[in-house]
Amino acid sequence: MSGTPAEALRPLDPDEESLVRALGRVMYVLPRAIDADMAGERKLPLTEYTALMHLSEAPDRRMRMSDLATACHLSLSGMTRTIVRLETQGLVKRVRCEEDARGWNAVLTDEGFASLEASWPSHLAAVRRRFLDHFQGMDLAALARAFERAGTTD
Amino acid sequence: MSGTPAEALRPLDPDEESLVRALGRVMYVLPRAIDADMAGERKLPLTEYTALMHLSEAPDRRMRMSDLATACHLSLSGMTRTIVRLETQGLVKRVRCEEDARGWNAVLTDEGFASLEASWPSHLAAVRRRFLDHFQGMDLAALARAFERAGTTD
DNA sequence: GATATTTGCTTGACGAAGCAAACACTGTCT
DNA sequence: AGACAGTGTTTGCTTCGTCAAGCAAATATC
Repeated sequence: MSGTPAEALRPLDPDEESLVRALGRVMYVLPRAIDADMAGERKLPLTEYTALMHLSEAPDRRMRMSDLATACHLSLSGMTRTIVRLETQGLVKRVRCEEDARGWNAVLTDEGFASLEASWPSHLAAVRRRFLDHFQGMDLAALARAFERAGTTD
Repeated sequence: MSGTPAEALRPLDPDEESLVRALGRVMYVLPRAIDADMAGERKLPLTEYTALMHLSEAPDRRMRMSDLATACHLSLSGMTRTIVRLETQGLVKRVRCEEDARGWNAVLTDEGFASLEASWPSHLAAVRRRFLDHFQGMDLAALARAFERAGTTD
């Protein structure tokens, strides 16, 4: 922290305090729980599922490594490692980028698409039961906007 | 997943979808951001900060390893390693449990308490700016209850 | 056109966390 | 007392992620 303005240091009131204490559940237990629920024959870890999901939605089912890394909230090296794992399973392949030969595109293979299709039901169920179901009746759109900004300082 | 009832498979409506997509920011970027903000001369990583915090609030500033692990959302082995790290810095010490010699208590040292006091301003500021500030005007108590249940299936 | 810098990605070294097996005591049953 | 099931914690190993350094192609500068 460079400057810590006085305002930032106002102590937490009770509701803020409860929220901050509960935050650990979302940051640490939720991802593990979702991941654990995605069991099955050929289990896709959450990180890999997310990568495949983004690829499946991209035009031509391909994305530049750096864009994919951003979408997956991973560092570039973390993304490389994930794609390597997926590549050895045949779920993704890498092809040089036409416009810029420094770049690579990760491309979803048919097999990758099939894995994704096989995984989404358990992923959807996990996300509903372990996350969404607990927010029933709340303003999800507003919540989404807040989540979207979490981690930033705007 | 053992059973995936049809209800759980209802596809996400747009608001649910936005929320789920934004969830990655809370699960992955928020913790790193908070951690990064807690810079300083003798920086405490978020995990270690959390452990010290729980100890400081416990009667006699001590807790059993397993209770501390639960409070910190860590596995038992993860907790052991965290305490070892803190112990080598002199911030915590381990003493055998009186009532049950199988058990150990992690005890906060004065130095540990001092470290915690030195760290909390930047921790508080980080939590406010990167998290709480984005939830202004929302029902924080309700949110806290929802967060508290995240990862569970009740 | 040759050299310097930047950009995109990969690799090496390493830390943090998990699981499962080992270990250390407790308490019970005979 | 002695074996043994049960509990609390640690250890060995693996996996995943980061950072820092490196390589190769692209872009800028002379």
